[in-house]
Amino acid sequence: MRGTLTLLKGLPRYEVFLEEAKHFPDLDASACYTFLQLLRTGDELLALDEQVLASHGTRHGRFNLLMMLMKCTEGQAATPADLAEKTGVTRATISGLLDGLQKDGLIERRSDPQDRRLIRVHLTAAGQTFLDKIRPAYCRWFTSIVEPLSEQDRQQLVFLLEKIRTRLGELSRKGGGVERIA
Amino acid sequence: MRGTLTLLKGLPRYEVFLEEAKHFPDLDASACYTFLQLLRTGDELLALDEQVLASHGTRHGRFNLLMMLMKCTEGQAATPADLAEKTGVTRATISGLLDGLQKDGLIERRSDPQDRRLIRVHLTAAGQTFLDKIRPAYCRWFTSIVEPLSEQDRQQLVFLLEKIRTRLGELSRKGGGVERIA
DNA sequence: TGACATTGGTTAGGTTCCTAATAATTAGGT
DNA sequence: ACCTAATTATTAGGAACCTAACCAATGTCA
Repeated sequence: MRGTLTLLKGLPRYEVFLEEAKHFPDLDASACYTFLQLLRTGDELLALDEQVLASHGTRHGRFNLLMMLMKCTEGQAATPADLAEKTGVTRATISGLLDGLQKDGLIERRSDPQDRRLIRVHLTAAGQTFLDKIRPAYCRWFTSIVEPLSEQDRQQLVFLLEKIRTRLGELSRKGGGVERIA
Repeated sequence: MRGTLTLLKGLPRYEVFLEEAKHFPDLDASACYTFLQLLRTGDELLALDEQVLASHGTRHGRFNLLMMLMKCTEGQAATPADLAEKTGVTRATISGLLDGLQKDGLIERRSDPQDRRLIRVHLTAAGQTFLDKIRPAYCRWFTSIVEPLSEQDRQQLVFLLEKIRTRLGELSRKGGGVERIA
C-alpha cells in the first residue's frame, strides 16, 4: 500500500500469446483471447482484492480464516483441520495463519478435553470487533466492482463463469487437464 | 503435482458472504454473488494454470518471464527493469527469478558496455527449446478451458470482463478503491 | 493387553512474491 | 570538475503458501 498506482500489471504472457495467434492459424484465436481475458481479469481482481484487504490491515489468508470462524459459531468450535478443508489450504498453512492471528489476539486455541489431539479455534471479542469493522467497507468495495453491470449482465456473467468452472472441475479431476487431451 | 485432486479449494469466504446477504437486506445480493463467482473462478483458474505449468516443470513467474523474453528478441535485449515493468512484478522479484532461470541455463545475463548499470537478459538456446516444447501443450490446455463456450458466449464473456477490468482500472488508480467510495 | 495404522497439529525447509535498504553507476546543475 | 540526485540491480527480511517429516493421541484387532 505505498504506490497506490501500482497494479498496472496487466500484460505478462497474455499479449505474447495473442501475437502467436496471428502467426499460427492452428491456434484458435478466440479461445486464446477469451482465456487470456479470463486469466487477466482474475489476476487483477485478486491483486486488487488483496490490496483492499491490506489497506485494512489484513490479507487473504487471514481474512478467509476469520470469516470462516465467524460462520462456525454454532455447535463445536472448528479445529485447524476443519478450517484447512473449508478454506482450501493445507493444515500446515493453517498452523502458520493461526500463529499470526493468535499473536494479534484475534483468535484463541483451546485444547479439546474429549480428544486431546484436537485444538478448538475460537474467535476472540477482539477478532469479532475487527471483522465487524471491516465488513461494511469490504461490501462496499465489491459492490462497486460489479456496479457497472446491469442485472441482466450479472446473470449472464454468472452463467458463463459457471460453465467455465464446471469445465475446470472436470479437468482438475484428471491429471491437471493436459495429459488428458493427448 | 502430487494429489491431482487437490484444488477442491473453492469455498473460502465466499459462502459466508452469501449467507450474510440473506440477513442484511442492505447488502446487494446479486452484486455479492457476481463478485464471488468472479473471484472464485479467477482463483480456480489461476490455481489450475499453475498446476498445468508445474506439470511441465515451470511456474507462473518463470513462464511469464521466458515468454516475455521470447517476444523481446528484436532490438536491444531487455533489462531486468524492463522485464519487471512488463511482467508486472517488482525488480527484486525479477532478480530472484533470473537467478533460478540462469542456474537452469535458460537465460544469460550480459552486462551492457554502454551503461554499466544495465544488465541485458538473453534467452539461451536451451531456453528457446524449452519454450518451444511447452507451448503446444499449453495452447491445447487453455483451448480446452473455453471449449464449452460457443463463439457468441465467448464474445459476450470477453465483453463483460472488459467492463469489469475497466472498473478495476478506475478503482486501482485511486487508493485501492475503498476510501474513494466514502 | 499390545502392536499397528490412522488422525491431528506442528515444525522444517523451499518457493514466490513483497518492501526497504544497499552499492554501483550515470546525469544534472552550478 | 564536483556535489547531489536519480536510476540499476541486488540483497535482506518477511508473509503466505506448499510438501515432507514429526510426535502425540486415538482407534483397531489379534
